[in-house]
Amino acid sequence: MGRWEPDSRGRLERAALALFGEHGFENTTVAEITARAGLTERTFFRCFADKREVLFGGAGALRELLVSTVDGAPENADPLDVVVVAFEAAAAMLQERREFALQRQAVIAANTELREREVIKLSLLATAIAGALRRRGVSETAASLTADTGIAVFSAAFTAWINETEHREFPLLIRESFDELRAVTAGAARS
Amino acid sequence: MGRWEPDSRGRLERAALALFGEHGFENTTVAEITARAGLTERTFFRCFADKREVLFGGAGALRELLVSTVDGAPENADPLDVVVVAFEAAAAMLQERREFALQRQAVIAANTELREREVIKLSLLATAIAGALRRRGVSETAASLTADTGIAVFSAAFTAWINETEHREFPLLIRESFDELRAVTAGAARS
DNA sequence: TAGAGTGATGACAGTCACTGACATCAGGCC
DNA sequence: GGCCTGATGTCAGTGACTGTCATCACTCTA
Repeated sequence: MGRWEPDSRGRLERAALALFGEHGFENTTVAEITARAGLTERTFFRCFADKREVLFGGAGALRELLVSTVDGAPENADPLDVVVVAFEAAAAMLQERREFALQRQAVIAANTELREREVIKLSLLATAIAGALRRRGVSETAASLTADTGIAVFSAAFTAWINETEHREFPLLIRESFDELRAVTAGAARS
Repeated sequence: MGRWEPDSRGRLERAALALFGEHGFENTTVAEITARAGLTERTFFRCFADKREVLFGGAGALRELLVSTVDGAPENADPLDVVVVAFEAAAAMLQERREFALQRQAVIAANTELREREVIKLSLLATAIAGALRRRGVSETAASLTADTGIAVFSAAFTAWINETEHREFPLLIRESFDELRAVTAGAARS
C-alpha cells in the first residue's frame, strides 16, 4: 500500500458533498472538508482550482461525451437533431447516478455562487458543441445558436427530471423538451 | 458641496473599469480602485457586493426594460415575437453607449471569473423574462425555453455587434439572429 | 542493494477579498 | 443650539487561495 490512502480527490469530493449538504456551501470551510478527508488544505487546492470546483469534476466527461457524439453523427444529419441525440446520450449517462445528481443539484440550487459556476459550465459545453458543429461545416452563428438552443432544451428537461414525482426517463424528457421548442419557434411570426 | 465628493459609486465604477483595462481584473486590487477613487475599501464593499459586481451595475436597468417591454406587449402576440421585440429595445439602449460596452466587454472577455458573472446575469435575465411570459399565460416549460432562446439570439447578435467591422445597427442584428434561429429550428426533423 | 530520482503530500507564511462593529462628521430638522 | 441621519472612515478579524520548501514512500538504475 502507498504512503497515503488512495483516491484523495474522490475522498475530497465525497467529504465536500456531505458537508455542503449538512451545513450548506458557505458554512463549510475548506479546512473542514480536508479534515474529514484526512488531508490538508494545500492538497485540496492542488486537486481543485477553487472551493466550488470540487462539485464539478464530472463536467469534463460530459463534454467529451457530447462532443464525441456530435463528431460521430452521420455527415448529412441536421445540426439540431445531432445536438439533441448528443444530449440524449448525456441524459442516459446522468441517469445512472440519479441519487448523486439529486444531492448535488440540491446543494447547487441553494447557493448563487455555485449556480454561477454551473451556468458557466453549461456555456462551456455550448462552446464545445458549437465547435464540433463548426467542424461539420455549420456556420458560426448557426453553430452557437444551435448549441445554445440545445443547452436550453437540456436545462428544461433536467429541471423536469429532477422535480417530477413520476420518475420518467431522462432521455425521453429531452425528446419532449425538444418537441416543445419546435412548437415555440414554429408559432413565431416570420419577419 | 457635501462633506465628500459626490457619486462615489460612479467614481468607483470608472476607476475600476480603467484599472481593469490597464492591468487586468486579477492584477487590480480593490485597494487600488478605491485609492484612485479617493475612497476606502469598506466603501467599495458597501456599494458593490463583491469585486466583480462593479462591472455589472447596469444589469438591473436592462432587466427592467426587458420585463416592462414584455409586460406591455399586445395580449395575443406570439411569445417569441414578444421576446424578440424586448431584446430589440434592449439593443437600442446598449447601442447608445457603444464605447463603454466595448471597453467593458473586452475586460470581461479576458477573465473567466467575470464571464461567470456575466453568464449568470444573462440567466437571471432569462428567469425574469420567463416570469413575465408566465404572467401572459405561457406554460412553465415554454416560457423558460422561449426566454433562453431569446438570450441565445441576443448573445449571438451581441457578439456580432461587438466584432463586426462594419458597424451595423444592433437591433437589426437581433432581428437577423432571430431569423437564423428560425432557419435552424425549421430545418430539424419532426420526432 | 545502495543511492538517486519522482511524485504526492505536509508545513507555513503570506496576500487579498470580504465582513462586523464602532467612530466620525456634514447637513437637515426641531 | 442640539439631535438625528446617512455616508464614510478605521480596524480587527475570517477564510479562500498561492508560493516555496521540506518530507518520504516508492521506483529505477548502476
